[in-house]
Amino acid sequence: MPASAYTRAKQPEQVRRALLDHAAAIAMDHGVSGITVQAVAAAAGVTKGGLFHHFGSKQALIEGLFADLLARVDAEIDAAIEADPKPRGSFTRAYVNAVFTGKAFGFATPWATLSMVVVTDPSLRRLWNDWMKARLKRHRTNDAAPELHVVRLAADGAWLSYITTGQTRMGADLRAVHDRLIAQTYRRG
Amino acid sequence: MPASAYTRAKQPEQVRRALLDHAAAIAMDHGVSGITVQAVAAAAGVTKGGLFHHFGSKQALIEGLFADLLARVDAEIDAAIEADPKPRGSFTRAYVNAVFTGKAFGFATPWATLSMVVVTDPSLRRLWNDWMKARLKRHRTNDAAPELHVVRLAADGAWLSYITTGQTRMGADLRAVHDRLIAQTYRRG
DNA sequence: CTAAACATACCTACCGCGCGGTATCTTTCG
DNA sequence: CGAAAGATACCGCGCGGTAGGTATGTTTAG
Repeated sequence: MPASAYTRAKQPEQVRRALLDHAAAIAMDHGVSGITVQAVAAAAGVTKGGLFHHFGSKQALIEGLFADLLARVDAEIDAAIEADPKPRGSFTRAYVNAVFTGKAFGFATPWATLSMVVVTDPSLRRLWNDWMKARLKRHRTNDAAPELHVVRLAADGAWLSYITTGQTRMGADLRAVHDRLIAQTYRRG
Repeated sequence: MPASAYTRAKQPEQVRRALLDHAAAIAMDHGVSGITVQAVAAAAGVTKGGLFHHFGSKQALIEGLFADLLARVDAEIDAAIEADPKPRGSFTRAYVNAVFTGKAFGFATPWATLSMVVVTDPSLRRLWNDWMKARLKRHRTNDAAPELHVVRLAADGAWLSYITTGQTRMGADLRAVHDRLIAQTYRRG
């Protein structure tokens, strides 16, 4: 509630975080279309004016949300690659794992539903594509093989399937697909 | 323009078709969000009232649009299966081809952009999922193998990738993926 | 055969609402 | 005292949807 609380201690960083987090929560509960400026501000205990102080437009809010998500994915994937003994296909494996069981992205995380907007929103698509492009360039020595490309595409397809079926838990079949894809990153051809 | 033409010959079927077709065209030009009741009605040379006569709600219009699309895909896939000499994986091949080069669905068709809404809209997701489920049940003897499942997922991923990159033509890499996936339906394992 | 009776197809005009966004004021922090 | 942080009030717009009217078709009773 936007109580008449001018008295509250001013912690802009926390408010910004709260806005982002609650926006994500709303997207998870009421769908992506539920992300309205009013609702987000209210959920974060701030008025619309306050929100617009941090994000100049709704678009900026959404982009901030997505950038935040991308940063987490980035860190997660970096860590996974570093822990992987086999260099070949390490990025692809990290990516597949991130999609299936990742904390940032994976199924059964609120973010999975959220990242649906990336399909819709053009500017978000750009962010995502740029990220992927940069990643591929960075790992071109280990993950440029076409069979690995197919594996990544299949992971995307699984993600899409999971989202569209609206499941809340990962079924046995999806787990099987996961294992199969990981295995496929080890054998070439 | 909705000229004051009460006098026009009444051809409900044609009007219905026009509404559907123009809705698709609008989605292709101005994005899915461009599908507004006003715009569609105007483009079809009909007023909003006229549109609401044929479709009880905007939702009904969208669903009609999608059902129409599904019907075409259905026919296309049936034809492809019938023409396929090898029974094993025939549905998967037909599906992959439909996604990549199909007239109803494929890249470079207006419909590709349109079908983006299936990701967003819950009721449309149901229609799609039911269709796929029925298809899988129907071809379970020939297309139930997990490796074929992965192939279909990869096709979905390629579709998603194509959509999100917003390309207008199919690149050489996508063609390579296409060939690879088709080839993969022939060898088991 | 015809005209009443009904149904279908479509139009004009209107509405409420919720949205994103702005302008301006107050409070607190450095 | 600024300037940043946040509150309050307000606005215009475009959207989906409704109400009620008017033509055109189709059926049926006499």
